[in-house]
Amino acid sequence: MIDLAGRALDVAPTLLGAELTSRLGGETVRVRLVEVEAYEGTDDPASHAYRGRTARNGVMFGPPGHLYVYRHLGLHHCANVVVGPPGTASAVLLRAAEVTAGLEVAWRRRLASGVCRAERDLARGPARLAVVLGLTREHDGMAVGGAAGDALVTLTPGTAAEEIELATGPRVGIGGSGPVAAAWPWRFWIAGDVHVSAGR
DNA sequence: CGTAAGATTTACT
DNA sequence: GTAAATCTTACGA
Repeated sequence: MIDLAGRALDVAPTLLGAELTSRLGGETVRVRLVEVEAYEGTDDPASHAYRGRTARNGVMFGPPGHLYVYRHLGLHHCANVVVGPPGTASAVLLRAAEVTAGLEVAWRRRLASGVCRAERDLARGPARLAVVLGLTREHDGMAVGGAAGDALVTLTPGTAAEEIELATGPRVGIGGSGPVAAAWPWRFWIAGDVHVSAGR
């Protein structure tokens, strides 16, 4: 079981290589996470929670292990997993993944609301990943389960034998949040993996 | 109540 | 490479 109670900076790297399974809509899609970003809530100028609790980000102020899904530019959804002690409003943004099961479902969902050419682009980018998993704002606050149980969304560790080469760098798309926060290397990905997003 | 800006993606020049 | 799409949230008056 993955421990989500720690700080976002500590939890984020442990999510790389982990498998996220969605049974939303009665169809199963499983992905292997290859890229995430840490958001340290109220202490992080780039976080949605930086200016305190609001109607949109309320979920982040609750207990860890829940989804925070928000709409961006009216067109896209991005999904986070809430982590850390309750009240810290920490979360990990899921930025990219490799689809390992439910490929057919993933393709249908991507083609229904956009264009997708290569298989490696199926879940390459936070909004694309949300589409593949079937996540929308309706699922904001939904609980994330472990391997056991009947949760609609579950998170399980990757294979122990798997060797992951970790890479870190500045987060993407938060340039307007201030030069300091933009420079913090709070983005984590699996080095060399083709499913990692290009960034900016 | 009005306005500005956003943790992005896609299409076009 | 640059720009447009599109709407919700947040903040100022």
